[in-house]
Amino acid sequence: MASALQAAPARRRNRRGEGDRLREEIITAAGQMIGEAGDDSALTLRGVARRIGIAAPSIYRHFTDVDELKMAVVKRTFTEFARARDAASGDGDDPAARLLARCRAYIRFALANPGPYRYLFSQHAPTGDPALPPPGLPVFQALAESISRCQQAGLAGAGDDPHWLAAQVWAALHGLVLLRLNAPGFPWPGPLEHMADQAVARLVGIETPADKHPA
Amino acid sequence: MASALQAAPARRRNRRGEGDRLREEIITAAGQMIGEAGDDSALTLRGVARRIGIAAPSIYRHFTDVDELKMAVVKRTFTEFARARDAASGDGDDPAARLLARCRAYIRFALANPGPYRYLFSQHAPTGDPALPPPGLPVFQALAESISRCQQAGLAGAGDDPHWLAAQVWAALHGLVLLRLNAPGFPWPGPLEHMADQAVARLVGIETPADKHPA
DNA sequence: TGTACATCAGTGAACGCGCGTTCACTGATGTAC
DNA sequence: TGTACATCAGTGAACGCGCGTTCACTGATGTAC
Repeated sequence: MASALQAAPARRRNRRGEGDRLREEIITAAGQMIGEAGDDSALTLRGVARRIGIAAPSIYRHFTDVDELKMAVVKRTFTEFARARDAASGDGDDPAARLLARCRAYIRFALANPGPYRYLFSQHAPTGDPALPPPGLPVFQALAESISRCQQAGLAGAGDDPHWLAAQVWAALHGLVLLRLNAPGFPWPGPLEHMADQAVARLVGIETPADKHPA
Repeated sequence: MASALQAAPARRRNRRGEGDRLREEIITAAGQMIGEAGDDSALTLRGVARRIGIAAPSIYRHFTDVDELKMAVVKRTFTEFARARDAASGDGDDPAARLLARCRAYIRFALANPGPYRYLFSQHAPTGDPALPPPGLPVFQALAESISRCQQAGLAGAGDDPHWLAAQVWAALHGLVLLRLNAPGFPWPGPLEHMADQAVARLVGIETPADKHPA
């Protein structure tokens, strides 16, 4: 609170034609605030302005209102999230290993960015046009494809619809991560990564060493 | 919004010694508001007062501040939630059927009370004393016992710690429910109840007819 | 090369709003005598 | 049975606050001539 008051004082106005730099700064600051609070309840235009050392009305040059700013944050976070998952998917030959790597990357991103993650899939994240594809679709599609490749390689039960399984896996990961984030003091019986590995393996029907946990 | 303005006008003050009635009314109204909004962002003392037709300062006779009111709402909702689950657990002989019934009751409550449910396990639900047992403990314990009975009856794999499995099942149910609530427009590949049945069966290692889904 | 000017980036003051909370109070109701 | 009084349940007006947003503005910077 007090720290928010001593905002960056030394600001030099951007040159002509470079006004979009401030736009990026605003999105970054808003993302940080959502990240620190865990949701958008603490995100205010005045707070964002304070943090980056500008006057509050300056934001209106770049966003028509506070919701447009929130949407920009969500869009950027989804992009970063997708990049993190794709990077971790790797390029090995074993489809099952790649699926597990994807799932671990999902969890790692969520734990490393709890505020943004929570916000992405909350009821508050502005979706823009409701006719557009929902924001979780990339997560879902990539999972389904990864699962499908496991089935084709004979590493997973072939009797199930990959989309059905993708929804199961997504829900399990989401639930595991959210419960951990929201109830860190709970006596969880094991490490999150380990439980996630097991959940994915059992839901999809992969047999892995990770399916056994230390008694 | 407009409807909140025409709050109940005909109120007769409670008799001496019956002041606690207003307390219950306040909790009920606050619960409704959390339920309608899906979280506590719309819960204000003035809004509660408006809704039940009293003056805002009257609330201070019953709660020291807004957080104490939120805690009262959470406490009551948890009580109702536990009652709904226990009632649905039934008294059949088949431990696997009872486990599934419990899980279905969990999901039914969440879908029927999306606002309160979301709030119960959100990061915002006030926990009171952090040294107290966390609020999700009853859910967890009851699940673990139900799973343990399945194992004893030979209906589930006996190699796993029941608490470990309880955490898996809880997370899966939580994830399934939350994704549905927060992304109702998503093209889910199947009905929620069906997916939940399958997830529980696979995670715990029960074989049921529900584990097959219509291709 | 100089200079007038349009444009761009950002500001400071002010608005009305709903909020949590405080304060001194009102008036009905039960009870002691 | 009556009555004074303490208590209880609830009120109305006011406070200071931070918010989103508006408005008219300032002053630097690039550009046309």
